[in-house]
Amino acid sequence: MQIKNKELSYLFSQLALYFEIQGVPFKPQAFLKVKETLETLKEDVEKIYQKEGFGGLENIPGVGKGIAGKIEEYLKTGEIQELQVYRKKMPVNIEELTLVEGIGPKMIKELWEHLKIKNLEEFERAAKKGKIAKLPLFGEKKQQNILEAISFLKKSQGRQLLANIYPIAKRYEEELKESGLVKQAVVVGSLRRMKETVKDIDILVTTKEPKKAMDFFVDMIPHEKVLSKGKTRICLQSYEGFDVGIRVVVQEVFGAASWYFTGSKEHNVKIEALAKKKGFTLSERGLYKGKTLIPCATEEEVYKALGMQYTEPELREDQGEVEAALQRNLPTLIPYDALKGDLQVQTNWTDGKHSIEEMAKEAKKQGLEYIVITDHTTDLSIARGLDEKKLLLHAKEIDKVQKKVPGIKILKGAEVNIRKDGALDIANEALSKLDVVGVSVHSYFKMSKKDMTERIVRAIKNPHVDILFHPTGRVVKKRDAYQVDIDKIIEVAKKTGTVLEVNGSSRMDLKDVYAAKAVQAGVKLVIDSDAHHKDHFQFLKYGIAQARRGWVKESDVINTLSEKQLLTLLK
DNA sequence: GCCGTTTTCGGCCCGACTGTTTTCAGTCG
Repeated sequence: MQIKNKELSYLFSQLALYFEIQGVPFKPQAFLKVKETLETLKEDVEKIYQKEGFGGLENIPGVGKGIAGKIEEYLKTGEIQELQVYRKKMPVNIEELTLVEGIGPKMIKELWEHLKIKNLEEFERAAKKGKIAKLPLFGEKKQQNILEAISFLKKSQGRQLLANIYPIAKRYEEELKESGLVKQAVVVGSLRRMKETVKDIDILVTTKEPKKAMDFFVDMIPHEKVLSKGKTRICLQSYEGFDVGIRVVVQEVFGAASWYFTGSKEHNVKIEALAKKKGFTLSERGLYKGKTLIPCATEEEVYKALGMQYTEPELREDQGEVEAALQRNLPTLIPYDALKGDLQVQTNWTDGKHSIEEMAKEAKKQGLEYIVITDHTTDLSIARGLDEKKLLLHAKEIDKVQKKVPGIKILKGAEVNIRKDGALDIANEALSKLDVVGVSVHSYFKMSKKDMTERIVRAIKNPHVDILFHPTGRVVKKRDAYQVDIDKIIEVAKKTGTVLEVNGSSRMDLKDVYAAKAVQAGVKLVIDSDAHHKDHFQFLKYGIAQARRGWVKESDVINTLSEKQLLTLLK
């Protein structure tokens, strides 16, 4: 892991914020750009500096003399003096405060100067006392919105997005297996259930050499400190700020233990009661009949012993899965390799990072058979959205790229903006020329439930519209869904043959329970990545996970079909 | 602060929404 890259990108994001607070133009963007570059940079900056010196640093895109100097300073001294000065002058947890929707640098400055507010807790306390409303830039309504935003934020505080932590956890799991020191290793907990946010990484292993395996584990994980240490369990606080633990059990109870630590608590309570009824006791210590241990090396054996179907981790939420498993009535969930295409992909024609060609090549490399390029449309001016004329050019470019990149079908689409009144920002004639039309809401989030529902209904009734993208507008850990009557949307989607999206990026929209509702009503889904970058195709996995948590089967999802079948199915 | 080039400095994604003002600043996408 490139710790220096990560730390530097954090320091530059802080510098950006301090400059923004002072109202310095353009410098913040420069720092933010470097922050992003460092986050995705494959090489270690320290190695670049050792090998190529100062000039090597300057060759990194977005790095000039100024920033190269700061990187050098950090590598030599472990800090950036300029940032230290700012931190001393204004010791405020800016990142935390900017997470509050509607709060930016200027307001954070006011909070510090008038009330010496340093963090979220002090902010909330002041807002509750009504002190915020009296400040310049603020008012009664703002204060109310702030309280709501903080309460939303607290709900997911301390939890990480699955996409941020899953690859790390899987790597640890792999490295443990490859070490030769453990027989089995599996990540358990909400991570295994693929919940959209997770708190920590918990790995369960069997081994003949517990001490060696645990020492290896401690060496492997870059950590701040050891939180607890016993003979069969160690918990570390990782460098990234979450807990990582390992737990050693014997082979005979591995099935029961991995079941137990995978949870959810609600699922476990129900299963334990069921086991008791059948004369067993089941816990992390194993499955027992009386005092006799019934060896279960796998979870399959545990479920089997209880006379029920094996239940996939994604289903273990006590949402009816126990009853269904007893009746051998569980659905066959959509497999993780079932998707043949990605139906939402942005490029540098609008707010994506890469060209159509680069995205197509990467999708092909990922094994996809087709992608739909869905750049934004005109109303989304921040993304330089396409109008009818540019859409034509866009289509021509796709034809051109198609010739250069054989072996993957590149379809023409758009993410069309739904206006306040439900009208679309692209004329029907232009829409009729596209292979796939998706629509979505990007403005006026705070409408009444009735108005928002009518708005979306009008949009999906348009005969050219195939997909409703991110139907509820939520962004995990960032923003709650807007007010909308999801049952009504599902009903109209069913009537009009509109497909609903399960978005695999941090939107995770539809969420699991709504995906379940849609499928029950006979509405088809699409699972896509909403890729804005080559690396984002991996988000498909998290979209599938969300769908699996919603009991979704392969036949419910249209991009499990071939391109030809897909196109005949769409409007 | 970086980039690109016109090698010395101008341009950098920018319009809409919200809540505050009472004509606009701050934030967001």
